[in-house]
Amino acid sequence: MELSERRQRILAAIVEQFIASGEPVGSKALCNLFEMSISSATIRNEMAALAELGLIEQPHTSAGRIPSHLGYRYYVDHLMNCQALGTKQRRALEESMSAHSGDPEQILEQAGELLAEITNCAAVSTTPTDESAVIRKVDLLPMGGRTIMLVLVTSNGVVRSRGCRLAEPVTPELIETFYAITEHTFLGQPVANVNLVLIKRLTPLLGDNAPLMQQILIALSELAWDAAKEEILLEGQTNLLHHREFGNNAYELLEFLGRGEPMSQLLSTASSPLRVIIGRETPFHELENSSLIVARYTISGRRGGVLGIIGPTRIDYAKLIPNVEYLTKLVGRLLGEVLGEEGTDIGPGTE
Amino acid sequence: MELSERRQRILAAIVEQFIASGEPVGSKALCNLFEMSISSATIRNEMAALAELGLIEQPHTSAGRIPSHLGYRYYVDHLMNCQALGTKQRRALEESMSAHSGDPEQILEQAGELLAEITNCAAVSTTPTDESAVIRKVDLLPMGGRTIMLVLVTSNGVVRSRGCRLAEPVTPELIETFYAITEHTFLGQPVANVNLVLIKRLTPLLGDNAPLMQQILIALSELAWDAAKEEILLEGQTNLLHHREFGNNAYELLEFLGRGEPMSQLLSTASSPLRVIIGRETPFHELENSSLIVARYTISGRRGGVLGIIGPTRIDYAKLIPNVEYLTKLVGRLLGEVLGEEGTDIGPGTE
DNA sequence: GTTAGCACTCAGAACGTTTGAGTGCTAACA
DNA sequence: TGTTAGCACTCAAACGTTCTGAGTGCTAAC
Repeated sequence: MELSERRQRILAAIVEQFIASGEPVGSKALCNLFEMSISSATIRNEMAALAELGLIEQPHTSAGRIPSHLGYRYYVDHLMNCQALGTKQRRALEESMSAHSGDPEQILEQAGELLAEITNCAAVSTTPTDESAVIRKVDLLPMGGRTIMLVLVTSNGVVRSRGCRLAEPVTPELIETFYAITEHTFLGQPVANVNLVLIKRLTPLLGDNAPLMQQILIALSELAWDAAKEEILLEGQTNLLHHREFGNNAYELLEFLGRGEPMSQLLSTASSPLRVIIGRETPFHELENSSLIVARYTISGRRGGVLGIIGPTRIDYAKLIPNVEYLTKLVGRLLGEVLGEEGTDIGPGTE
Repeated sequence: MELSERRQRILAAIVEQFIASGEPVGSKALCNLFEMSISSATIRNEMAALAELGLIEQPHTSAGRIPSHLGYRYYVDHLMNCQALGTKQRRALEESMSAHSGDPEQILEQAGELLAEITNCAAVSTTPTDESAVIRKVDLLPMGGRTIMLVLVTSNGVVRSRGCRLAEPVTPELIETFYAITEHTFLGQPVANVNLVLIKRLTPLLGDNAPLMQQILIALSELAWDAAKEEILLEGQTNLLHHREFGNNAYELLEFLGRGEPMSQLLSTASSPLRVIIGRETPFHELENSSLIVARYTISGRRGGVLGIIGPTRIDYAKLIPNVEYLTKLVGRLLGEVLGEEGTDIGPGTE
């Protein structure tokens, strides 16, 4: 869609005014903004044209105009003046993230909280899901009686555990056998490979304790599945209640976010470094009035997860995009520091 | 406070009617309820007396009455007809909890979700904090380069991990020394004991690698602190948006719940098996219009955490209390199964 | 292509009226 | 002394009316 220079200026002004004030923007207000270089009548003509193109809308006859989803899209793609963060702001973000616990999920949580606070939106992030992640460690801890605890650690820093009540008491031999199997079957194995098929194949090797051992291995495979699964972290959902555009429908949105799977689906499509999704561009009607700004972080050059924000369509894209962008890079760096730099040892990443 | 039989019946009727309808209850409505055994004028007289005692209130002159916090309290303490769950309902709860992952936190999460769904309130729970919990296992995993990962497992099923970038590359000797120290100093030690004081005392024993080892041990102590710390899990917060009494102040409440510490403080006082906290009975003005029903679960006779719900003061106490009560017992039992029954081996719990 | 002017529209505020549920009080009654 | 019918009173909420002003679209002149 080609727009004349003047129409672009008018559209940009409408979007920016509306983002700043939340009120529909009238021709007179724009006229003042352009310092009388054109009259309000001319602007009205141009606005009629923009409305024709579907870039702006009128809530009702006697109101000003507001950007449509298409209008926002055009603004984000062509008009927005999006400047990189200043050193001061970058420092501030680094500062806020410097005191982290070292736990990958906690780092993501912290970044989400920070992002939510800065943007006054909800923050969303996903744990790293890297198909090349392998099992680093498996522990079996007898907890007394017939219960054990399994702990699984992956090479990308995911730790999962579960207790498990067995049919019979645990014996030292059982544990020994388990560690033997683990040693030459599971360690170094891609997490996603530890599934029931693999377990089944081991059955002939289990000997005396087969049924009991099988129970444990099934539990382990469930644990591996859990570890491979992407997890969605949400922070600052309550911020969304501030935005009057959600009004009393905030429940629907929050409930949608809490559901997880659709979000997961949506975020998985964010392959490019940064993605802006506006309103109806998603198939989910719950997000009709929302925008997402999400970016994918990489850990030592390898695919990580995503980090971003969800807010009303009326958010300050130009200001928030650089924040999401930088914080995502920062998170990737921190996770790299915490999880080691195997990626660089192995060679350049696949992407 | 002594109330005549009749006043008790009237108060109970007001509370129950109001809980059911959400509308102030008038004398005429009550009159119908009592099937004309007394007239509305008499009821008005009695209501005036109850209002005098502070048990009911009038939103405005020409409205019916609603229970005050004191009124709810009196109802919960003396009038409520709270029946234990039927076998069918108990089965349903057991059913819903039967497919659990075995991870203590996930079990609590699941119970919270269930409770939130049943009650249409927010559910809150805390991880078990048992001072007698000891360290069961510590793992140090080199992650390549100068980074390591520490994993800590406690006897009450809490698992915490963190990555850590060291000043120098890790050597096999370092790891060996670490495990030696762990073996005779940390394992079996109460989690709360692993603090900087203990670390300091170890310094002379560290030999060559003292500075590096110290860095690791400090990280470990932070991890232990994290593991000992009670964690608050919230589920179904969005349910609170359904209750019109919160209206547009839901934000304040949700924000308060998200803050954590005050809740932690409040819940820690719930020592008795079941506690009902109504409106202004807490010091927190954010909870002014909310009620809590919380119960403490025990794991194999030992102190666990709490599980309960948060809703408006206008909730169906008689119906929800048995649910919270039973689900709490169920969670305690499940955690006992998953974490082993050491408690019974050691002897009867301290409480 | 631009602009001034003007009639028109319509949401939202302001104001008054009506309605009805519910009360408190009083006086009569059991 | 406790209970009841009757009645005047109150007041939130619903409804209707009017007013206001921001903003528009259209037209005719520049």
